Amino acid sequence: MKNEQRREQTTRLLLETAKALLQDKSCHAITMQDIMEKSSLSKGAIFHYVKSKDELFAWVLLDRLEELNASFLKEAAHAPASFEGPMSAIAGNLARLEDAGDITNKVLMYLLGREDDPAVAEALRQFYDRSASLSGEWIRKGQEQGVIRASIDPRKTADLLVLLSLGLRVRAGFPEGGAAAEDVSDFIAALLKAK
Amino acid sequence: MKNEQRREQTTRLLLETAKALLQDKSCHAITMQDIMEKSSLSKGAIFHYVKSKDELFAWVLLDRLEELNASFLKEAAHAPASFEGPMSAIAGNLARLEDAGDITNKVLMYLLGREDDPAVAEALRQFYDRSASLSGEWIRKGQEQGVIRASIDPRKTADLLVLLSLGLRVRAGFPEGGAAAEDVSDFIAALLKAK
Amino acid sequence: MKNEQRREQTTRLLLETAKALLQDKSCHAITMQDIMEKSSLSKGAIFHYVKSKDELFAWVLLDRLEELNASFLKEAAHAPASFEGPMSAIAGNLARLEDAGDITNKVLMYLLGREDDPAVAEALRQFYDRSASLSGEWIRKGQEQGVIRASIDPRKTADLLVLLSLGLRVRAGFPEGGAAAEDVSDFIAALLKAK
Amino acid sequence: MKNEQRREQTTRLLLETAKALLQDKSCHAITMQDIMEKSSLSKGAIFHYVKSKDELFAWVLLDRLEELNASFLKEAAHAPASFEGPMSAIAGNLARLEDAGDITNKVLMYLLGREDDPAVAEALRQFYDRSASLSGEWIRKGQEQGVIRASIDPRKTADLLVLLSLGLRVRAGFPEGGAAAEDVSDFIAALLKAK
DNA sequence: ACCGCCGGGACAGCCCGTTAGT
DNA sequence: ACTAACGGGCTGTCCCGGCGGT
Repeated sequence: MKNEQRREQTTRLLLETAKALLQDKSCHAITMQDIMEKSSLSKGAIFHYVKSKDELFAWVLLDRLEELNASFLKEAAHAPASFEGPMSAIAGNLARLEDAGDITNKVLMYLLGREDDPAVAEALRQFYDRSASLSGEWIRKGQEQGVIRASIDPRKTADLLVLLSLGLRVRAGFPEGGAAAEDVSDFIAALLKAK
Repeated sequence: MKNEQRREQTTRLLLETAKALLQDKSCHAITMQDIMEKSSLSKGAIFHYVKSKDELFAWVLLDRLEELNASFLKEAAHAPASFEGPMSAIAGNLARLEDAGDITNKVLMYLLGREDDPAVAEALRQFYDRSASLSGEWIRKGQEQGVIRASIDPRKTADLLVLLSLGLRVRAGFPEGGAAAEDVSDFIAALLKAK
Repeated sequence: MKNEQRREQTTRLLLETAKALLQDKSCHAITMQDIMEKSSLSKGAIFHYVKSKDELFAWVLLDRLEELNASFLKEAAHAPASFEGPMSAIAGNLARLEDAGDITNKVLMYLLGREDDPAVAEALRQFYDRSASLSGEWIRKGQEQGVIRASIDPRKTADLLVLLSLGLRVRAGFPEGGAAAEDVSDFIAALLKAK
Repeated sequence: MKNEQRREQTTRLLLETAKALLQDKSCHAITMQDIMEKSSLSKGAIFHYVKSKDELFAWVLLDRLEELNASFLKEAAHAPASFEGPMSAIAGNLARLEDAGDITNKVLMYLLGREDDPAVAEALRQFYDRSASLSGEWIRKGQEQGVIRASIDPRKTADLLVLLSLGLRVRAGFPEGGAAAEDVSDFIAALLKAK
């Protein structure tokens, strides 16, 4: 019992340390040394939990995804049955996607260059799948409430949405990237709006 | 005079070496050692031309972009004034974007995680701008020929296209990523088609 | 009572695991991880029985020595009173000494580089003493039967024999080591043969 | 010119550092850190010259062999044509073989456990070959001078001598190993002595 | 008594980039 | 223009100690 607690606690500590460090450093700039110091854990201890630094970052990615999922579920629970409900949620998320400083983006960009590591590839796959199913969920809900056009295929449109969000995330990293997300947001609205 | 030639030649050699290595290795897996051996250049010589390994990869990215540009111009030159002309070109390109093995994708993914390096950031900016202006060009041409709806804003739509292509490139890296590019291609066709 | 059995059993398991691993890996290449996996024992469990990895290897060495001893005793028991009896036994053993893959050799070479560890030193001492007394036994037996020259000093000659066998073991490890063991075997025969 | 000098100098420095450290530490106890500190060279610099720590030790082994070779040649040059000349040289060497503290022995024992590394294997092979040809040389010289029995095969006997010396070296490492080398020395004398 | 998991820290070697030299 | 010496940061592996549970 005690062991399990300890494990959970250390795991948490590691995750939080990584997140904290990501606030003011890029993935590459973060070294094991940093993690060791910030977490007061030894290298051996850290590698006991995680197979590589990349895996730790993968943890962060997946953790953020769960957070996103949770926030969606909460919003969905007491969202009014108006188009603006989901739409504003989408808009809010898109805005967040544009934030280059957002650690999810940082980590995602970092991991994209590391797909050769199977563990990373697996994490990315999960990330994609989860995002897609989340979008699909969203759309289906909108259709049930009649605020999203019934004629569109939820599956395909979800893919499209994820594609766009990936694009936005990537572009966010670019120094002075293109038009604002609002245009995209408008475009999506036009695409989805019932009637 | 001779020197300039030699410079040009070595530069070329370096670029081709990098491309060749990228055919069967990921960016991270490629080491200076590899480059040195393949090019028969010493470390000093390489760093005489390039400030860092990343800069070499940035060269590759930009070089590929020029290739793409050239191929577009050529196609555009003797494309018949039908919608299928540009559209099939787009489709072809999209298909290529989906190829995870494509070295442009490899390099892009790698560099995305390295935006903190200013040189990399600059290269990425150029890549984005060039892609966007290319897409804009395309659309405007289509509108002139009357095969693309005149009512859309070329600028905004180009941004959207680039966004989608970025998304596709990213997704290409994912092990078992979503729907095929054809759906996206269809979607774009629907978006652009005149009448 | 049950405990003793279990202890014995686990001890055995550990020993056999080490031997098995030694069949296709060098001592250095064998890691605790390997031992853990192969034996399905946890690290703690292993270190409960053995103070270090080296000690485990020392076990193997001593175990092999006992096997050798046993086989000698058995052969000696019903060997005919001819010179060829002991001599062919010697020849057989020498041949075995030359087998670089023989795990006794592997382990011995490994431990030789680890003499600074007292436990290792002790094991090596035991190995040497046992070998020497074994050889002495052999010679004395031969002298009793009149097949080995009586004039030689059993003690000194035993030392010489062990020296030679050590040399053979060492040389076995060398990629393309010198003459065959037969010459040595002949030489020993000439040295020992009565009359 | 300057570079070659530097290379030579650093190489030398590395070798001497290793030897010095070997005076009071075992091979395993010597760490890269030690070498770095003692030589005031950085890790990178060291690995520029040597592929691994083991290779450095291999250098030491081969260097000692050359020293031995040189001392043999010198002795041989103005040795009187008496049996005692070569024999006392042999005796001297055998005594040295018995010195467990002798760094050649230390290194040899260490490397024996590392034969899986090809570079080490190569060094050991060289060591063996050189020793054998040296012994052969010795014997042939003795035969020419008529102080060593002409009937023995120089090649085979050299092998035997090397075998014995290897045995002695190994036994030297053992805490309280067998009889003194003198017996062996006597034995060899009896074996070789003309008439 | 036996076993297992958390944790520690030393270590080797890799790798990029810089600088002195040709 | 090109070479080779050199610097040193960094990762991940590995052996092992020690506490907690069974």
